[in-house]
Amino acid sequence: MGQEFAAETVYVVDDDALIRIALTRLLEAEAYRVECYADAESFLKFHSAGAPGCVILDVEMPGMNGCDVHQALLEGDMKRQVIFLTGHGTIPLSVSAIKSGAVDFLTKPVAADQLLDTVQVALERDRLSRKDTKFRSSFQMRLEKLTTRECQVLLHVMEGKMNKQIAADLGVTLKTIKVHRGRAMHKMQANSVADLVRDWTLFSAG
Amino acid sequence: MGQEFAAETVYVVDDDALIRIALTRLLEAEAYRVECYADAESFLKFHSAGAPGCVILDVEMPGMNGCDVHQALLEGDMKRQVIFLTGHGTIPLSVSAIKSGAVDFLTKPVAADQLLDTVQVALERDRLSRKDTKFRSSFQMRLEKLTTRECQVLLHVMEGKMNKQIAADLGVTLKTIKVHRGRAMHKMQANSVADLVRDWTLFSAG
DNA sequence: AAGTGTATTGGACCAGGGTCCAACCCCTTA
DNA sequence: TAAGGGGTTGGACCCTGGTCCAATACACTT
Repeated sequence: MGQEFAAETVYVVDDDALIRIALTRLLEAEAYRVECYADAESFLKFHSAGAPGCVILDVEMPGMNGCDVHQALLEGDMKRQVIFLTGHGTIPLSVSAIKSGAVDFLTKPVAADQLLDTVQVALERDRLSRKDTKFRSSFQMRLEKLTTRECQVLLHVMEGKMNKQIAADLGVTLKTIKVHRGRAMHKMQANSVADLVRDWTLFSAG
Repeated sequence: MGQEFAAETVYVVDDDALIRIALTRLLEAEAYRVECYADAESFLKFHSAGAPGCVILDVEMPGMNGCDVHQALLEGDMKRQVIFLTGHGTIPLSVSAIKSGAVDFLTKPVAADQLLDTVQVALERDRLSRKDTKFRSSFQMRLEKLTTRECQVLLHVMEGKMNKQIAADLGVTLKTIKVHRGRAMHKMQANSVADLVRDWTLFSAG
């Protein structure tokens, strides 16, 4: 089996074969890997959700339309960056799409340059999103290894409290806090309070 | 002079007097404070940019149009939340507006409920934005009080380095670092490394 | 030339943090 | 009942951090 080395794929979902062919030519000329689907259902079913890339989505299609697909993608684990392409869109539809996180909402006929620019933006957002997801799940996994007590202690550490204060708040002795704190920091793979607070803050804020 | 106690104001900018009257009635019935302007220029000139609230902006107006106003507002210090209201908008226009941070892009005629909901969202976003701006400028002011050396030291503290390492990196003695670090923490009004890292991270990430 | 602010260094002292040792209690599971 | 894990405690030791004291050197301004 051929192995694709993190090649970024542009998925094209459109019921119009001419559009699929035109987009494929345009995108492959730019050295993108292209994968076409003629309807929403088979795209959702067969495309590899975890692969890096983005999707160009027609709005008007028989069966599921583009907006339905977007909603379905949003409910999944991996965020798939979406570019809408439509012949008969409306303003409320486009506004709703962008508010839901679509990269752009383009109207046919679309200029080649504009489409390619948008694809670049989408792929860049996909990279950032992937990085963020990776950090987030990594942090979550470390967090879940903590016992209740260790988590309580770290929450106090996050607030800048001293071991003495934490001990008083939790009603245990100083030595106990030191042990929990040490074990918790180790589990979180944090070499310093700064590391812990930075990661925790980014995790909570994002 | 009457003092308005942080009353939230809904600014209405539309060249159609009938629309201004209708919106004023609708919004005042919900106990909002309303301020009307017949053209973009006088709105930008005379409305109090720092006051809490949001603006309902007509797109098609003689002189500056609504999108121009949005751009002008974005370049100012205070972010003013914008709701677009248009009779003849286009999809690219609406997409560009939302991508630039507009709360919504509504089309005339608009349902009263929808408008009021949108105003609520805009005011909530205004509150959050104000809170963020306040935090950000406060942090910036504290940051600017630091000397070059103190800032260098804090950057190393942010990375979780020990005083010993910082001293080696900067080519000075341990004692010197301790002095700078203490003074810098005091200037930043940070009672602990946790406070410092949390604020600094939020400042950088936002 | 005097004054101010910044950067630097020294010593000394105390408080706090981290980690090694070992031990006990309680609860759940095998 | 026995084993294991989590929570707890104690002591000892060393490193680190924070702050008090005081002092020197340099650059810029008045």
